[in-house]
Amino acid sequence: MAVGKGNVLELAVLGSLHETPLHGYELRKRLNALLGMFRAFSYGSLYPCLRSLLNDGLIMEEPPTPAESVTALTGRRSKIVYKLTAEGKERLQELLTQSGPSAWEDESFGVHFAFFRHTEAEVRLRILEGRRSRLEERLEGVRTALARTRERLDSYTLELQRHGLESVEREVRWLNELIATERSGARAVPEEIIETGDGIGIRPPDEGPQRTAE
Amino acid sequence: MAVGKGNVLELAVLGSLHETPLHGYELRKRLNALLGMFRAFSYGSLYPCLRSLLNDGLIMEEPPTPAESVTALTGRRSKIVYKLTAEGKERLQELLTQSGPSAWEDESFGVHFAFFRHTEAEVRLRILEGRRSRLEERLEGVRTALARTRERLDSYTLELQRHGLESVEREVRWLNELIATERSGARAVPEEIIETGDGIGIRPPDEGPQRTAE
DNA sequence: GTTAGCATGTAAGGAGTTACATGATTTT
DNA sequence: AAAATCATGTAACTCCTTACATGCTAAC
Repeated sequence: MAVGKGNVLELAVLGSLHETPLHGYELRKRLNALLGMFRAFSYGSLYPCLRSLLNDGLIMEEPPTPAESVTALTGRRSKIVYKLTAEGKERLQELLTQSGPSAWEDESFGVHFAFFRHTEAEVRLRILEGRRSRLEERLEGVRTALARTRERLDSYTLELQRHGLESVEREVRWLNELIATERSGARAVPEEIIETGDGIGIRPPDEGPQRTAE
Repeated sequence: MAVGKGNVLELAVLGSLHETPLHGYELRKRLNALLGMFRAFSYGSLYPCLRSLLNDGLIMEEPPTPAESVTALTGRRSKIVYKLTAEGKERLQELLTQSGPSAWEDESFGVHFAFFRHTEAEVRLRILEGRRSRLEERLEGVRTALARTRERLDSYTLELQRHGLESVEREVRWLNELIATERSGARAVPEEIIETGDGIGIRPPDEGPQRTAE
């Protein structure tokens, strides 16, 4: 398997292609628009990833539209549009069902969250809670380590600590809101499974997180 | 050179050892207390780094104290305390003088900031401003990409965007405050160079950033 | 007609992690 | 005397980046 199981890119690509077929160049722009605040992918990782997904039969080339075919007669076509195969849709579902550390660590959480629309309510909740515990552990660790520190710190170090703590605390509060919304939503409307025939058969109980507090 | 130039760990290790000699295990705990909100290092990267710094003559083993020597008679000593060499101090200064992308990218900014106490005022300012532009570019890129997006996004994606934008905007505001403080501080007391004889001879004009606004 | 941006790809390598292996020291 | 945690180290591997190489296509 050329693409390892922990691969964030794989999920990002499959998730994006599930929405609509795309070629590599545009796919990258999409991903960097979607996740640009958290991470950015380069072509050097994207194209090899597409290739290995193709080899594994998870994606396939979409035949060019008539308009594109005209230029295609010259020889090699300049755009290669990929779409998910049935296997790819299965694989995507599999990835979206995972709710371990691979879903809530820094590098992966954003990507998993970005495709929450296609994720089961139960899994969403586990991921959100997992991420929250992860961050709380981090707060705990740094706080106790800091408490054990004898020497007084310089003001730059203090400022860095303060800013770091504040950022993480903010994310925890954000997660708390999301979790509350998830739970109330899940209680109000029990999950309903719709057979759409496209391999992603679960419709979330509501349109997603409606922000309850500001 | 076993440790590449872009190595964040090298700076983190040299910076920590400049404060006080340490052995690997404790060094890691220190670093993870100092930077735990941003990143964490594992032993698998720390020990090889120490080894290569040792090979390069940037650090050296500190002879054990009499108390430690007692147990050392049994054979191999269980703690290896490292301290900076003269070359190591030079190298640290060199690293602290760099103010390119390698200082203000996500992975490295925190580490550089953590040792701002030992960094020249001018370099501090360039790093803070570089980071700010970096984040502003990111905001710009995501915002325009989002503006070009035709389809309406689901609420999870929107929420992710909102949270991401807010976090980055917060960091920009934080940087603005720090930059303002740096500038006023630098204006008030022109930099004074103190010969301390330990290789780090520059004392910042004040104790660092005194938070001016909340 | 030439610059800028679109589009695809590869080779080499960097910066780390995980998992393992081992033994010393302290606590209970 | 068992368990925890302190302490050091290595091999294999992952995931991604940088730098390069190439050609197409639209705009000015």
